Amino acid sequence: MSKSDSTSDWREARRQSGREAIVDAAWDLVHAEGLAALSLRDLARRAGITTPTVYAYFDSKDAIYDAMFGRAATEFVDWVTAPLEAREPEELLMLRAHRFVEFCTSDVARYQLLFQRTISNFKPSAESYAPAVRALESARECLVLNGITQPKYLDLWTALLSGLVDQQVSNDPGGDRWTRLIEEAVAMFLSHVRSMPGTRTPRSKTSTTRARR
Amino acid sequence: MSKSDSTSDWREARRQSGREAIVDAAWDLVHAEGLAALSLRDLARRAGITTPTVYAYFDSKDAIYDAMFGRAATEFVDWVTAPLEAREPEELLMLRAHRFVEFCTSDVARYQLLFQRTISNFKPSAESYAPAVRALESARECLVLNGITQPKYLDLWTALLSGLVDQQVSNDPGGDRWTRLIEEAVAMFLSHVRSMPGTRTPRSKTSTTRARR
DNA sequence: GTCTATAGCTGGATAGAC
DNA sequence: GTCTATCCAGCTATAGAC
Repeated sequence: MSKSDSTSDWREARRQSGREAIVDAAWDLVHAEGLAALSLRDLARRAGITTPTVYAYFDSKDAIYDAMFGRAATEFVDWVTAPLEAREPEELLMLRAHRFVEFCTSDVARYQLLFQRTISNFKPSAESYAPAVRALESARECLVLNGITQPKYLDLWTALLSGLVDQQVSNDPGGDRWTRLIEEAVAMFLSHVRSMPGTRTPRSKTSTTRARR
Repeated sequence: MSKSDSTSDWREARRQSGREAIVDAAWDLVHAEGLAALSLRDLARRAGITTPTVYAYFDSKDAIYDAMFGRAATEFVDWVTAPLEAREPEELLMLRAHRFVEFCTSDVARYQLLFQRTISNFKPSAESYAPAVRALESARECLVLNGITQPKYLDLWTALLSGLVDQQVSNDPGGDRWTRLIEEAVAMFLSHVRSMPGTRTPRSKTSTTRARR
């Protein structure tokens, strides 16, 4: 917004804002027409420019998808890691589950781009993907807070939540037939994991340093 | 194979076999190139005919997708309801979970067409969809055998399994990072549901007729 | 950076002869 | 039913003037 910092001049800043404007238009279009219906013609028209101008900012259509992915991934990590007033770890986990499902179901196109492989041959770049990795790491930490440290339970956790989301958006879009099961699903998960050996009881500092074996 | 039965003449049988040959070719192509890459040109070439001939058998491309969906749905219900030697209900449920996941992960394109909404505006016809409904009903009955009658637990069940499948094909295609969690996931599900009130213990005929309330 | 114009391709679907 | 030939629409991407 203000004067750019010393590392980049105003040219680069302007170019960035141009890119952002195009990504804005791309998301508008995708929300209206669906993820696969994005075309450079329509995109340019919505952005108030022409198709060749798009190529002044992006090398290809996939580069646009990549920028869209990067924004979505940033929104994702910001959304699920936004601060929560400190509570018990269990409530924290529950709130994060709600946030995840809310994030996914509130924008199905974004969910598809971010979590499903619905676009032909598109693969996000490492830079665009990085925020998503941070979000997963944050989920892992939240499980650790609950005394859950085994990697397989992180996998089970993601499967459980993405299963609810997937069924919801596939079979009851706009409804709550599956999202209303979140609380019970999380309770099921927690009580199962806690019933297994090798799980520290949450916030208990009584045990020793928990060596690997 | 033999003489057709009295209700339809040989013309119709021949037309049917023509359709089947085209659907064969369509699945071949989709397995090789992906679901979205199906084009009528390539399809015709693989089937050994020309594009206009395809229209002698199908009204549109969507009609082809519909026939593909119908075959996939039939394979699905045949696969998951294939007879199992009689065992305890719990083992039956476990075997069916394995079958479901095996079915989905063994052919991702088929899984996408059948369970995800990856094709633009395609909606299966009621006829093509019917077998999938039968399969769901069969899953419901299998849960009932385990004393699980509440509809929400059928939803939780499908979410759990489809979540494992979804994560598996999205994040570890060809691997077993999520599929190896099936047994534990099913155990988690069963012990949770059984811990809740309103669940009959399996195969117990001791309780009365179980009125709705 | 932005435009006009257009290349080059692929797609679904159809006309009409045989 | 099957073909040849073709239409028409849509797409990504580029050339070249300004």
